[in-house]
Amino acid sequence: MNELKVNHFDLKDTIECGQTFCWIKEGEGYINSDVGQVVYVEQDGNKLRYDSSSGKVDIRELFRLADPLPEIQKEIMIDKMMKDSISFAPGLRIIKDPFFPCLISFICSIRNNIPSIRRLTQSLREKYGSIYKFREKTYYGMPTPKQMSKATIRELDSLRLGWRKHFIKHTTESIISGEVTPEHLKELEYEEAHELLKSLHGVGDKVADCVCLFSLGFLEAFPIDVWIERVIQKQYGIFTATGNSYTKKSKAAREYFGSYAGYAQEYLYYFSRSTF
DNA sequence: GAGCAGGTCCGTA
DNA sequence: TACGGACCTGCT
Repeated sequence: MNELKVNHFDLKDTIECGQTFCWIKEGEGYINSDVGQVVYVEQDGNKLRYDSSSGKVDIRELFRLADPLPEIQKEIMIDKMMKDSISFAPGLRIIKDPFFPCLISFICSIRNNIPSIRRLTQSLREKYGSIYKFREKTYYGMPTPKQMSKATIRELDSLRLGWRKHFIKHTTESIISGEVTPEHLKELEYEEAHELLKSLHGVGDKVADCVCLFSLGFLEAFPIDVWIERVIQKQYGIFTATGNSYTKKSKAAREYFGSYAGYAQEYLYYFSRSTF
């Protein structure tokens, strides 16, 4: 296995804080089969050991190891709640997941619980994705848009996607048509990328923000789900003082925490879900 | 069996 | 621009 020395990084917190459905626990480490091959990573202190099924893998990119974490934390640590949240998981970094798998998995997450989301994404992998052999075992990757486009509504229904089947079908068609591409999105400003993502059927404010943050690298994105909503209602009345719409609250969060609001969101999210 | 879970869409005002 | 109801499915 390859080795990589790391600082200010905790693999477990980064993967298990709830920001990714691409990494799955296996043995001492985690597997990701959604990056065009299979990648395995485990952590031993300040060392990451990793391996992959075929090509080279850029571990530094996947876990955003170049992000200046101490500086980021210093910048967002502007109140006690945030200080406690960072202390809870100081090695948590924002993930960088591949675009389409990230998009599809967060559509699966709409009004759904984590075990169900994992089940749905795994069903999609096994039914439509690429097959890989790695260490004598078989793995399935999340389908590409082209692979996903072969799915019929009837088939998706049999996977128990419920009404999300229409979202996945329509969104896949839009991606295939080239209306929305990750390359283009990355060239845009955050607000523009967020708006463009919302043009996809089934992608609203929250899912668009998750894709912006966890795949496209817009670190100012501040996804607001029910958990974060509870936190900002209870701890940060300031966010709702100017209005109750998603847009206003998320904008208030960016103004309050700054350009690393996404990191603030994830620390708050993980801390509040694990504690309360 | 009613209620809810990591939202979004659509109709209405 | 904002609000409220409906919505698959699985679990409690």
